[in-house]
Amino acid sequence: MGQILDVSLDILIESGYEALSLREVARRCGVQIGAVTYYYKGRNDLLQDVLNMVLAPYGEKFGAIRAASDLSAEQKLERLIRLLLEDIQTKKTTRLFPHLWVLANHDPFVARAVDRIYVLERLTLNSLIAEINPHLSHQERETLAVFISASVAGSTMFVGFEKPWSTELPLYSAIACRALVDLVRTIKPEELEALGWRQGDAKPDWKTPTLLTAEDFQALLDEWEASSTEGDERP
Amino acid sequence: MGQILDVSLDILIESGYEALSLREVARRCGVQIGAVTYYYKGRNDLLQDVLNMVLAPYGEKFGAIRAASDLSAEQKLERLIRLLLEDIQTKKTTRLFPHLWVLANHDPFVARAVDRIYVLERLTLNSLIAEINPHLSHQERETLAVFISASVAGSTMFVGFEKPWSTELPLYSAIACRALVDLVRTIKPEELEALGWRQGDAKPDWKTPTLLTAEDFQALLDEWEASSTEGDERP
Amino acid sequence: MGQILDVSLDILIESGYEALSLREVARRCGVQIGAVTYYYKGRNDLLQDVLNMVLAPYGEKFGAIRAASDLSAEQKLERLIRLLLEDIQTKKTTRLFPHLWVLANHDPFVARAVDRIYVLERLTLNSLIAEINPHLSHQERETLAVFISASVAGSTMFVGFEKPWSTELPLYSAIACRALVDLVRTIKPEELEALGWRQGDAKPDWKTPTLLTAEDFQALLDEWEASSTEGDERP
Amino acid sequence: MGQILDVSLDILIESGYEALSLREVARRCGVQIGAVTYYYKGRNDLLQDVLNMVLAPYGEKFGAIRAASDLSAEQKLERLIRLLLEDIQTKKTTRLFPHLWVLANHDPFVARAVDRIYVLERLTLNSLIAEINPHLSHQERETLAVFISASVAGSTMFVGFEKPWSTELPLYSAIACRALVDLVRTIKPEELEALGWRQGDAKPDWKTPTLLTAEDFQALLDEWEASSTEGDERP
DNA sequence: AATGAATGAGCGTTCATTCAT
DNA sequence: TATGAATGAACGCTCATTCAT
Repeated sequence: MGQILDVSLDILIESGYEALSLREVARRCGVQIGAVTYYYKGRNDLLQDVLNMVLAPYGEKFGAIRAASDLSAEQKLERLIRLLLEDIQTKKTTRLFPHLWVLANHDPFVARAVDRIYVLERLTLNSLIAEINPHLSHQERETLAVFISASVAGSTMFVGFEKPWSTELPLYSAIACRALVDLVRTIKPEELEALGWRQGDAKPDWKTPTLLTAEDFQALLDEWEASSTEGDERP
Repeated sequence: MGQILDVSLDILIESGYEALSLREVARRCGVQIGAVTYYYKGRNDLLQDVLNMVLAPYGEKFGAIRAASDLSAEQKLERLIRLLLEDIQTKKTTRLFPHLWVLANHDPFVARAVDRIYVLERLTLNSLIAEINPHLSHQERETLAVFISASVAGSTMFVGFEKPWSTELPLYSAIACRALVDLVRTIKPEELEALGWRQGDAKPDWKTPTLLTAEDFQALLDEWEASSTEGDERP
Repeated sequence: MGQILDVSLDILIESGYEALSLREVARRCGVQIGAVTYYYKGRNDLLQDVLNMVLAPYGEKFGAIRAASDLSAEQKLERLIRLLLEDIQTKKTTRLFPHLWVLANHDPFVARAVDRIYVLERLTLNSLIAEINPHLSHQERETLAVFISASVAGSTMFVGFEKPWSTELPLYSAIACRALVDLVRTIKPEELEALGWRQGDAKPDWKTPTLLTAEDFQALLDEWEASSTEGDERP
Repeated sequence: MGQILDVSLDILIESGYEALSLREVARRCGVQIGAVTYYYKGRNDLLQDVLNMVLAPYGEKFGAIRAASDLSAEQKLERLIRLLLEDIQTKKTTRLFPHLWVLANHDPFVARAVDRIYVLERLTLNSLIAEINPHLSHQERETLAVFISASVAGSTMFVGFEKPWSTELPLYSAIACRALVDLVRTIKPEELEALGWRQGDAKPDWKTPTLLTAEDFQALLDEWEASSTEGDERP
């Protein structure tokens, strides 16, 4: 039953991963434990399905941003940042993602599932960055994207749901946008050198670091480009 | 025994909070479980002491930065950011902090202990920001500090220990410094308005959001100012 | 389905009786568990059918030996012993029969099913013994037959499939034949007395010990004699 | 507690290995399950200790036979056979050993523990055989010993506790002794050739087949020889 | 200060069994 | 004939906790 996943997610959000047990799920669903194991043979199976359910929408969100063709790249970037910051204020995101970061440290499946989402996020950011600041190398764009991702993700603990700074979101996101959009727009490769980055390392054969297998990564990239082109064809 | 705390920390780092049990600690210490319960009546007691042990050094680190009087405020800021980014690359920090963020969602003690550290971090940042950009209001400086904290914290999941981007730290921290130091230096109150922040909210009676009690917060602040002045008096 | 029995037998052989569950059978058959319970309401039902399937051929084997009319009784006996020793070297027999001996200790159905086979084996042995050594009483012949049966059965644990002594089968069966055929040929009732057996106990009304009911035993005996006579009549 | 082992053995004997569960042991001991797991961390640990407890006495029994210096080798052999046949009539042996044979098929620990006993049994038999019939090669003596072991072990299913033939033990053991002692006394290497055993295979470098590691086997052998010599020194 | 013993609960997992479809 | 769903019990195991010594 779909109820199982909903209940499981609720447990994760409200009480954390430690509290997610097949028995607790059964209890809350009002069924016997056998009914839960019938659908999910173990706690891990359950977690994987919950994860898939919870992470799936993010891919679509990023696609929507990309498709918003009435906006400039800069506007899209700002919009994406604001959208992400709003998302981390939801209870679900505030509670769930830190869990995923922890689990990713010990469970390769979770690590890859989470990485997959961040790869998609960076693909989106990357395309915007390339448009805004065409002088940057692939490596520089990717690393900028990681920094943006990290800044947003890290905000979870400070402006997330019921966090002390959550009421300061307006000012906070103004600052974040100012910092990040400005960064993308104004940064020049030469500056990075001056700040301790050695130019020679920006090799053309540089590969995007990821936990995904080369095949999975390529598949994700292909899929993304396919839907991206599809969006570009409209005008 | 001090060994108990060391072992507990090791378990936390290597195997996660789920694996932290009194039995496991006893096992690794080579003592009976009764010996552990003698010192810590429960897992929570144990965690609190581990936390104290692990978070204590951070306060001192921030003090050291502040005391480095041969540097300009800007240099100090950059140095602090680089120092923090290096710290998140240690196994201990990469593994531990996400756990703390999770636990903070469900355990008020952890929440406050962690908040305490971030308050100290922001006090340090705040004093540097005030020096670099004196036009900012208290509220704006604090929120900037939160953004810097968040950016660094969020980096854990991407450039932390054994994370895919960890080898890209040089470029990454160059970008982070460029973004954050520049932000602090160049941001003007008017921009925040233009970016959607309503001027009227920067009230003079604005209070720093924190999970600490007013007393604890004030104590922390007093203590910090005392040691801060002490540092200033030297030259 | 016949597949169910084959799969069940395979589980018994490969993983033992403990591993034989309706679910495991269903799993390996690629059907739902309901499909298995439709045919066999429980593990015991299943076991009984498997037993029948597996024990049936033995009756026929014994018949074949009996019918080999070109051999002397002594040769037949040796041949039977060698045949049985070869059989215990098969994986099926090595793995299955010890299980049956165990189950026979707790399950009367298994006990009788197994006993039925050994009764047939002894009937065969008995007829050969009577021919080789006509001076023996019925009781003595039967007990000799049991000893032969036991010697062969006991060999399972030593020269059975993948047992340490399995490669020594040639020497081993030479010894077994030498011991058992010689025993049958040369033993004299008087010796048994001298060795501690009291003459008086060889009563004419002595009944073959068996787990079978009197009717079942008589039916088996009748059936055997029918086919035996049938075989004798041919020449 | 020792009670745990006694109760476990009782369960094994009365209800079989399947019925041996930590919970059942706890139930019969009148304690909580935690008390059982305190002493034995798992079902397997428990089984191993039970095995050790149950198999230990056999080594001593064989030593006693060897030490009975008032008997001739032939008498000792007969006495050993009778002793073993009496042992298989006990409930413990009748019920337990078939279990061990089964478990040995799937559990290497059990396989070795059981093999250890049979190695000791064969060492004892071997020394008697060597004395009775000095013309036999090492390999022939060993294989004879295996045959004797197998004959006795196989008797379990027929003359064991509550088995149909158990009341026939007097005649049965008379036959067994006649067969086995005579075999040992009268067999000649040439016969084995005639019966299909190729002389050339009795190589001087032939190694006793066993599941034990070479070290364990050697240790067992050394220990046995030490205690054997000790017995010989008396006269 | 630490041990050894035991309690009692919870967990994941597996299973036989039932039953409507 | 067979499936799909669910029950309810048992099992091995791990654990926090307690307590007398």
